[in-house]
Amino acid sequence: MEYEQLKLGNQVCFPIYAASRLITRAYQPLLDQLGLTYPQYLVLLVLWETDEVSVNDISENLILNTNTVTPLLKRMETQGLINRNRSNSDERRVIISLTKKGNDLKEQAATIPQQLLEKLDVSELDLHEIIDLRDKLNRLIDAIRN
Amino acid sequence: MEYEQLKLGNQVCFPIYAASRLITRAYQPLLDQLGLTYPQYLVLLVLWETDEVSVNDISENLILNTNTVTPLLKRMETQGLINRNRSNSDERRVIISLTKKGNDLKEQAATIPQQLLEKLDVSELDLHEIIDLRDKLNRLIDAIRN
DNA sequence: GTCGATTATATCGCACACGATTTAAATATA
DNA sequence: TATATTTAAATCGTGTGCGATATAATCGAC
Repeated sequence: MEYEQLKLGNQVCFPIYAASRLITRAYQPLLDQLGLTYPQYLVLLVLWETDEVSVNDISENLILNTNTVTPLLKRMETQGLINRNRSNSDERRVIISLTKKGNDLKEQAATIPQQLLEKLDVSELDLHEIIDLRDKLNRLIDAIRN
Repeated sequence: MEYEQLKLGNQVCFPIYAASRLITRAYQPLLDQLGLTYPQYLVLLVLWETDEVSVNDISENLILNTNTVTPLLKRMETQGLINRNRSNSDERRVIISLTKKGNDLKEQAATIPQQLLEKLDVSELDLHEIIDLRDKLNRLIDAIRN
């Protein structure tokens, strides 16, 4: 029996899964120069926008579980990128803040998005399609999260 | 200094990464009923289309490295879903074939795509947007792979 | 025909990613 | 105010995912 809905080429999930890994691979050589992995880079993006947030804030922003974020943050602490401190007002919370090293990386990271687009050879014309793609995905994400 | 290009909301990569994980999470309860993980399900999709392919064929179809696929296939062999046999014509190649159990799962899996759409509450109208999304992503994937 | 290059797969080490569970602190409610 | 509930992080176990490297078979150039 042949099922059209089971063909790899008809899946929506698979292109998202594959694109995600391909883009992460494309980022890696650029991030290597800063000594970062892609999830670590995402954590820094959050902190560069708002310093001193809780573990929970980070896991919600990145849509990751705390059992993924906790060890990720511990590795970043070991690397001297962030500090982890218990909140005084609520002893359950751990507040993440940037070290000087973590903050200084921002300048170097600023060129990464442009470098990535060049690497992927995205022209001005394609950029509209990319942005449309981003917005469609964000609507999909909102829909899934309810 | 504030950099617009470093804001999480302006990233293209992040929605793809987040959507990928959210969709995998949505699949998991459905796949649990078949005792499969999402990558294992993808391997079966390939084999249900074409039985008896090499490790390399699978890794190219799924855009995964062989060092990811080899242990994945070993676990599937342990579960009795597939067989792994050296090719006679080329002793370097390992040919993957479905067992009866692996083949029989196809019937049960046939309802999964529809169940997922219902779970994500995708209406007929949204379906066009989803398909457009799929096609855009596939063009992006082709562009990245050159 | 032989030896260096290429190809197919496997091994190793490390970093996610997540479901299930645990621990401790804060909050709600009787 | 004592206790049940909720909330915030952490811990545990398993399964990817990938860069670097190894191994063995095949191919290619001479």
